[in-house]
Amino acid sequence: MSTVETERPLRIGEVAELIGTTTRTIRYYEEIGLLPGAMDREQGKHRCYTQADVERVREIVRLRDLLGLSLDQLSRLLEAETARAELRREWKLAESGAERRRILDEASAHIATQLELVRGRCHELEQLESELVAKQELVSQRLAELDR
Amino acid sequence: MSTVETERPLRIGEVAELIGTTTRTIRYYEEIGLLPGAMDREQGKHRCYTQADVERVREIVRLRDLLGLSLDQLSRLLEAETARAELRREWKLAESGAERRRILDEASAHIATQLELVRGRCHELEQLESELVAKQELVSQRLAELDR
DNA sequence: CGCTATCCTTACGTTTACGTAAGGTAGAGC
DNA sequence: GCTCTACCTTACGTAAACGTAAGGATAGCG
Repeated sequence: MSTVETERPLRIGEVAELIGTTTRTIRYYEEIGLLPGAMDREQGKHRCYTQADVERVREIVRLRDLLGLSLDQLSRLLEAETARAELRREWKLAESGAERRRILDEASAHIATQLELVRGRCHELEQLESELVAKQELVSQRLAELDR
Repeated sequence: MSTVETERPLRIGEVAELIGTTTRTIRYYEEIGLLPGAMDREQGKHRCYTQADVERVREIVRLRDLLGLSLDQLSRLLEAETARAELRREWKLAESGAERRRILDEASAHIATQLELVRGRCHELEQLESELVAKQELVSQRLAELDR
């Protein structure tokens, strides 16, 4: 689906442009283990990325901006996801139902962790929002009183 | 209301303890203008804080943790609020209704700015949440399929 | 095969948001 | 008045998250 370009490998500059970040940032994330080391790239050769890789980076940047985590914490949060990406390939090879169940259970747990974090943040923000609304109403009320 | 202690002035260490931060942080925030310079303190004398000051710091820390802003951006966001705190004192002296209206209008605009920011963040997080829920459901579905 | 743009690695530089240490002072209690 | 603790200022240190510059290799194109 999507484009006609059936998965043309992207270079790091294109990825950076697409996401709205810099090549340095992407290399840095690879350096600290946030991004898998483009697997089996030989020393000196160009990194190349798939569309899935781009999504991965996009997701990282998003989480970085939305949650207040350090890249280190983020790294730990996504560790499971990194493993999950690898499990995706195991998935098709997994013959036993038990294996498949385990993989799904892990994925589920991982998503649950993220959800908990996101919901916590969300509630805090909603709390803040309602407080601001209350303030706003108070001011409006004062303004109304001036008009009487 | 609240405590019997009718507004005992607090020292910086107590404030830090109350809020769960450090004295260094508080001094730093004062240094960069996030906190008003405890007004008219003479060189070398101890800083002392009112309950209102504590709330101010608490609010700053909260915004710092919740929104993804630099202290510099935060400073600009709260500039209006800093002015507003001063206007509170002007408030009781403001005789003309026009003056009062202006003050209230400014307060309202400032709160609106904050609200916009908070709501934006909130929506982004809700978006992320719903995406995670969708993922979660997909996994659950797969698990259910295994049971058939 | 050569050209050029983009990429590679290495490594030092920079900003933000504090931590920490040194040497001296204020102020509450006795 | 003295003491002891928490505070003061000054200033250097630091971890995180990249920025930036140098010197050289790669890969797509003609």
